[in-house]
Order: sequence, then C-alpha cells, then structure tokens
Amino acid sequence: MARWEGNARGRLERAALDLFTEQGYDRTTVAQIAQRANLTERSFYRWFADKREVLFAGDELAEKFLAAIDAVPAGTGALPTLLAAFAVTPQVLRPRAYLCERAAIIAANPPLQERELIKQAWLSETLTAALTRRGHDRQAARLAVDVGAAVLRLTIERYLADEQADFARLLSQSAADMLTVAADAAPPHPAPGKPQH
Amino acid sequence: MARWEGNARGRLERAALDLFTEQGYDRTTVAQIAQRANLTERSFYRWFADKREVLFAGDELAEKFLAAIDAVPAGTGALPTLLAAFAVTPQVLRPRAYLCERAAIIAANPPLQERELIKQAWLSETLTAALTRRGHDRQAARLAVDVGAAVLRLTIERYLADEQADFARLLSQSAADMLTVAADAAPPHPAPGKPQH
DNA sequence: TCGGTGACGACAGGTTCTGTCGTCACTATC
DNA sequence: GATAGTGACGACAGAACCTGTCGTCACCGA
Repeated sequence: MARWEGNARGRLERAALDLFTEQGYDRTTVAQIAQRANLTERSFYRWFADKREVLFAGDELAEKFLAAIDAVPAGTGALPTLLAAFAVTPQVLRPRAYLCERAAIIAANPPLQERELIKQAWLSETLTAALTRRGHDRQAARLAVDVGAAVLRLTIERYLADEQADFARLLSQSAADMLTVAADAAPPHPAPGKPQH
Repeated sequence: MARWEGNARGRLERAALDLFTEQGYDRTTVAQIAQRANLTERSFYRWFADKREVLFAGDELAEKFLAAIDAVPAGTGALPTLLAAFAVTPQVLRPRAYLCERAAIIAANPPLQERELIKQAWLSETLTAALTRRGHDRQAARLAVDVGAAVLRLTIERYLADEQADFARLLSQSAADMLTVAADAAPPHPAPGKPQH
C-alpha cells in the first residue's frame, strides 16, 4: 500500500480542505478524506481527535500572544497589555487566500462554527490565566480579555476586508472605536471621581 | 404502551437532566433517556435536533431582550440600550438550584460547552441585528454587543456567586468596572479631540 | 543481529442521527 | 354517528462517526 509516504498529517489536512470545498463538509466522510490521502479511516483518528479538528490544528497564535504578554513591561494595565500582544498577529497569520477558503467552509457549517467558538473560548481562558499570573485581579482580567477580544474581532474583520490594510493601524483604530462605544455607557451611573456638572 | 401520556417534551427533558446528573452526559445514551420517558429513541429526535439540545431549549431570554430594546427611547447609544435591556434578565432567570445543576453538567462536558457557546453567539448576532435595525452602524453595533456581553457575563458570574445579590445593582457595578478597564486603553494612541496634557 | 518504538492496516462494535412506513388517538365536518 | 385529515408514536433499516484491539512493517539504537 501507500504506507510511509511521510507527512501523513499534512496530507490529511490538504485532502480534507479540498474535499470540503469540492462537495461540502457534511457530504464528505472521514473515509473519503483518508482515501484521498492514501490512508485508512483509522489513521485519520490517530492524527485528529475528530472530523472537525482537521481544520483547527495549531496553537501558534496563543503561543505568540503568551510570549508577547511576557515581553510587556510589568505594571502595564490589563487591556494595554493585551492590545500590545495582539500586535504580533500578522507574524502568524496565514495567507489571505487560505484564510478565506477556510472561513467559507466554517461559515457554512454550524458544527465547525462550534469548534471555532470553543477554540476562541479556550484562547480567552488562556489569556485570562496569563494576566492573572501577572498580578491582575481575576474578574478584571477576564473583563479585559473579553473587551480585548471584541477589539481583535473587529480588527480581523477589517483586515480581511481590505487587501492593503496595515494590521497595527487597524488595531489601534478599533481600540479607539471601542473606547467611543464604551464611554457611551457612563450616563446611567456616573463613574466615581467624575462629578456631574 | 405508554403512548399519549402528554408533555412528551417535558418528560424527555426531566429524564435527560436526571440521567446526566446520575451517570454523566456521555455515559447516558439517547435510548436510555427515551426509555425513562416511556418513549422510543426515534421520538426523542422528533422533539430535539440532537442529544445536546435537550439541555438548551427555550429562547425566552433573547425574546425578552429584543422586547426591552424596542422599549428603549430612540436615539439612545448602542451600549446604553443593551445595558438597559439586560436589566430584564431576572424576569426570566430560572431558580438558582436548576441553574447550578445544569451548569455543573455543562461544565463537565466539552460538547455541551460548544452548544452553549453557539447559543451565545446566536444571541450576539440577534442583538447586533436589532441594534442595526435601530439605525446603528453594523460594526459599532457588533462592538457594543461584544462589550455588553462582557459586562453581562461578569454580572451573571457575580449574581450566581452571591445569594442575596440584586441584579440591577451588579449590572451597573460591572458596567462601571468595564469602563475602568477600557479607559486604560487610551495611552497607545490618544483618542481624537482629547489632547495630551 | 536483535529488541524497542512508532505508524499503519484490518476488523469488530457501540452510538448518534436519519429515512421511511404503518398505527393509533384526536378532531372537524358532514 | 361515519369519514377523512392530522399529529404523535413505534418499528425497522442504515449511514456515518468514533473507539478498542491486534498484528505487521519500517526504522533506530545497542
């Protein structure tokens, strides 16, 4: 047979991406993916925990973020720390063509969206833990991560929509927009130390 | 047989919750749930799309939020609109005992967490659409929803942790905390019209 | 030369979920 | 009342996902 060709994992990823694009996610079976990669269904499950995971391999983004957080000077606020870390995103971003093909597949399939969301949730918890280790209060850290994630989401949306965009510039623009939106919430209960006129 | 007992859906929910608590989510089969409810496996899938959905029925929260948004005066900012709507949460919140049992089951099972996340994501999109219909810019609406969701998450966490808590009070406290965290993000790039001293 | 290790195929089996069809209770209408 | 329509249900078959287990083959170090 076709054993020992090497890079079995990569062959499976490539076969899966192609088949998902050709005939849709739920109309392709794991057996088909394995067959195209010259492997058996059983071997697929040795490399990936389940059918969806073949589209979600790799934790480089989280690792980059954690390393970048470590590089931020101690004493920096939680949200500024995150925004500084997010600036490294372009270093690990795949080419736009790949991102778009993958995004189209995920957007069309609820099971894949579930996996995407749980990965994002895991990233949020990882970042929260990192901030907590740096001395931030747990609830404040989680709040900062959630707000930071909102900024990052908007930044990526704008980045994918604009071929020529500069990531760092979009990031600070989105942060500014977030500030505008957030400041709007002051009226109901005035912030301490900010007496009404 | 036990046909026509009535309230088949409710019997299935009760049986599922009990079995999940007794022996765990993945050690209970759909056939077992159906059997305890005096039904067949096939009937389970007539009431619920899949095994997980039995824990996630009901959209009262989203409906309440949408109605509350409609009641907010036109011209109100996106985030204040959301925070005002969130104040109706206690009206549809189940008893703490139920929430805790359910939360324990979900916390112990990744597949259920995925379903929880996708329901939250659906709620976010629903709220974003509602704000957009009210004339808000789409990106700004999404930003407000994400920030609002962060506030709501923190509020609910505090609410469940404190038996005597008043929801409205916790909500405005969390909003204030969010403002504190967000304002911290100003330094990197000064907001327009806010010259540095 | 030989034993250990890792990748793989082959096979069996459990569980989830869907399609299809026939049955039975309820209801409306004549 | 007889009749037809509708909805809930059971029974059966089957595809796809995922796991456990075992034997085989290539590679690597002693």
